[in-house]
Amino acid sequence: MKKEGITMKDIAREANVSVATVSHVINNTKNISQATRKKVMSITEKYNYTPNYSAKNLRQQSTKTVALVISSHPDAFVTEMIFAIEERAAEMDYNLLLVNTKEHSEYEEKTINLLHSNLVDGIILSPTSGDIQYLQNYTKDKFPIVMVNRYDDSIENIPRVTGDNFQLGYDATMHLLDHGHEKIGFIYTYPDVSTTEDRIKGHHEALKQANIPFDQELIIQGFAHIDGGAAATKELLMKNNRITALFIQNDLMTIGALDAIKEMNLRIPDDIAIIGFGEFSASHIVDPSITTIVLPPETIGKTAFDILLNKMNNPDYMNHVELPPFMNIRKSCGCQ
Amino acid sequence: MKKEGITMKDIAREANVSVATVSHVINNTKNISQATRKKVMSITEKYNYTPNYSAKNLRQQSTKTVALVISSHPDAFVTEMIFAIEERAAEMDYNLLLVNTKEHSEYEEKTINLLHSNLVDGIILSPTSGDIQYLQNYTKDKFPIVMVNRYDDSIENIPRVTGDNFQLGYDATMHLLDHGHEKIGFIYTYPDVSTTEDRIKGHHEALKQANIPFDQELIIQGFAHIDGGAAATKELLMKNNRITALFIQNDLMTIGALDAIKEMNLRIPDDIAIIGFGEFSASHIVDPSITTIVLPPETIGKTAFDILLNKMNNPDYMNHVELPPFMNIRKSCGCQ
DNA sequence: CTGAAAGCGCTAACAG
DNA sequence: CTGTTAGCGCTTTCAG
Repeated sequence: MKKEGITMKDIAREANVSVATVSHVINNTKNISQATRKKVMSITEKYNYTPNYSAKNLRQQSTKTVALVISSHPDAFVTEMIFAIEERAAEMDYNLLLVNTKEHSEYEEKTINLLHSNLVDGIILSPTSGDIQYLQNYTKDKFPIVMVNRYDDSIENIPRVTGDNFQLGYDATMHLLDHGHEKIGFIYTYPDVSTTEDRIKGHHEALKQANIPFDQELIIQGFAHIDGGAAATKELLMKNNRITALFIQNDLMTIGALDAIKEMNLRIPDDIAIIGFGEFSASHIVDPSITTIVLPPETIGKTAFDILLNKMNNPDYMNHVELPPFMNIRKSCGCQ
Repeated sequence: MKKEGITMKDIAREANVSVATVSHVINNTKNISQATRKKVMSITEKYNYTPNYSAKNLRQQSTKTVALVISSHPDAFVTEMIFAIEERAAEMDYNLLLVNTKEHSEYEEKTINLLHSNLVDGIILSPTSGDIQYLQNYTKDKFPIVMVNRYDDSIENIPRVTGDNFQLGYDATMHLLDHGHEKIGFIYTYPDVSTTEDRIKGHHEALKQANIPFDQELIIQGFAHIDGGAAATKELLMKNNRITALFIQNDLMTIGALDAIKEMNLRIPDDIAIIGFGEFSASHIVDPSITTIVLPPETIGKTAFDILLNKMNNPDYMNHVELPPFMNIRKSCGCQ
């Protein structure tokens, strides 16, 4: 579809000045006499002129927009992060393009490739679990990319902001251990992503310090949705009826777990204790209320944008920030 | 920041052909001999060429991107809708720009104005409660806008997709009436938006049919967040201790209401029955489970995009679609 | 089948 | 203080 917008040329003609002058008054980029300034302004207002951004972007080799590429249907944590990024971008006068790759790494690559080259000035990426070596193509061009939440150490020159997921896995496990639980089920979302792996490492470390051998049977995938969480919980509890606690890596799976536990007529925390990752709005009103270990999605989001901004201004900018986890202790873990 | 991308000119030079030819092979827009096509392709691949979209967009007067402008921090319903729109846009090869106006109507106007004129080809708008007469500027230019969720009848030539909120208000109220409730508290998010107003009209109609006078005291604002819902609930129940049921217009406020009710030591549904608008993932696991009346966010989102697509192709396209509500009957309303 | 050239709307260096 | 001009990278008509 063609858009018949009014252009600087039109305004220049009507005001009897050159387009250069029009450009200068609109962008406040040079001293222009009050008289002509007024004349031009009144005409732009009369026609409700807005600049053609394609032209402007082409000329300036920049679009003032960044893309946020997330990898999965967002849970509460990711949703908060998205809107924090949107807010920060708006504050800084950037537009935000939103893309969901739904864990398809080929689509992710295609997307990044599309976004690259003057569609956006930079990308905030929460990568899929697939191979992301292709990113080297962009980093060697110094195209500004920052990773958020998940990361991949093998890609160089990409700053990132994540949670300290090792510590998170450690803390949550320790908390359960402190309550005397020795057989702890661990339900993760997807394998081969840093969030999962680091939490597992922290989990191991805590077990090791408590001299409890790690049992591969106790760890299972839940696919980040309610049904997956329910299924994983059932499978875990059927196969290993001595499990006394569950550490669950996302809010939707936690809800699924609660379903399954109710269905199995088990009591929380007496029969089975629970710690979930990620706050969700109902954590405190379900009975018993759910103890969660969280990371600050707003801080992560805003920081990611700020880092990207730095990276866009200085292609060699590097920074890895890792935010500490925090526990909301409620009742599902056996604390009062 | 300057991006030193490779351009068609570079490729043309290296392949000893004209840029026109390069353009034609890349876009498959004319018959080109196998030989030159291969030559060109190999060079584009070698350099991982991607077109400069600013230039392309400028030339074609279109950007293949649309904007989604929402008005408030998203609850579960809006989040689902957003991702449905994103999905549909991706399917149709459009990019999606996301903007949150946070109920500031001046910012909304500024945003629409910015988006207009070659930043995006069209807009899906969930307007704030403020005056949106300014939209006339764009509709008379035939700039493609569709309203989603909320609408304003006074703006012409804007298609929309919404829920049938009159019916929703009617059905929920009727359901409560059927359970013998006569004093029903109504907690809304924001006034002066169609969703609120239509639901109130449906609520009135149901009361009228049951010969129950409408009491202005029973209706109160909850601001679409948890704390607001809790405060509204307390105020309502303090002032009108004969209220026996609550009809709450968003999931976060419902959670706040549950907080307040627990704090007041009231039992659901015996002391106070509840119907909430909008499904949230924990509706079924809180105790008692929450009866909700819902609208289909995915359908609304996808339909909005499809309508926008039609509108972009044909500026005179008009269509108002109104999706029916649906009840998830659980226990908080007194049904078994 | 291929190329030359114009032009989308804007910015910015330079000249006057 | 204002205007001329070149050119960003691409598409598309027209000619060859």
